[in-house]
Amino acid sequence: MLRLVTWNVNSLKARLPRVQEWLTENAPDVVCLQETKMKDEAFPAEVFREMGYESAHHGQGQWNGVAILSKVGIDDVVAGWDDGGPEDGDARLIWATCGGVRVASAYVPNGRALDNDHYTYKLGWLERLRATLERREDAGSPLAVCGDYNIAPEDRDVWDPAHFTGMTHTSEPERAALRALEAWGMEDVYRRFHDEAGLFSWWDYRGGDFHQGRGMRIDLILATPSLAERATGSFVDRDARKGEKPSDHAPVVADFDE
DNA sequence: ATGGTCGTTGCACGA
Repeated sequence: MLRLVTWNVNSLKARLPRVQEWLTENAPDVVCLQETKMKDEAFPAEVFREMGYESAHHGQGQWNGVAILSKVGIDDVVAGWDDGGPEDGDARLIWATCGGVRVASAYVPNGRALDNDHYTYKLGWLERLRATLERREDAGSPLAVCGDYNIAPEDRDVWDPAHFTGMTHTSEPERAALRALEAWGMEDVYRRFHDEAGLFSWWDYRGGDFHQGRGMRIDLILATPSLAERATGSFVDRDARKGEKPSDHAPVVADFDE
């Protein structure tokens, strides 16, 4: 069994005790982290090494930052885009091959508001991801792009669709960008196992949203068919959103046959 | 009640 996880930790410095505890309890093989919010020099690679994980980090400082941890090897690491295009000023993407699976940890831009330049950046970023996949010559091989997509794929993925009218995360262009990844061949692995509405991975810290059930499912494990068909289960660990100093995101887990 | 809370940094801003 290969257990793959994506988790936006909202500062690895602030979250390290919770991350260590969770890794010990859940024993994932490959972990994609987002929003580490630290420079590479500050990344606690030695802490993870002592827990049995090799790691690769692409950080920038106070914002963004993505990492991959692996117990099953970590090869051919690529930080950021490798399409020969302009550099992304933000550290939002890292690739590695772990246990025979090409894995990406992605932190898709938030977008902020529909009339904000950051929203244009978000849509461009997603199109660049699609083009990167399109260019791959090994589309038939196992590949997963895991991360905080900052998009709720469908209305059933938000607590109240009407609340988000005119806002980011549910707008049609964002959802179309996600569907374009699926049109290339990616599958939202979690939805292979759960059809219900009201299943979320993120809850705002404000207003008691977690306890009120006001969340969104924006953290996704997208997999190519050859990987998705090996999936045996997927879940969100809501318990990780409880307790002392939680991230505002819960980890999303997917298990695969070897 | 036109807000709320975190995390960063540094007394504001991003999510």
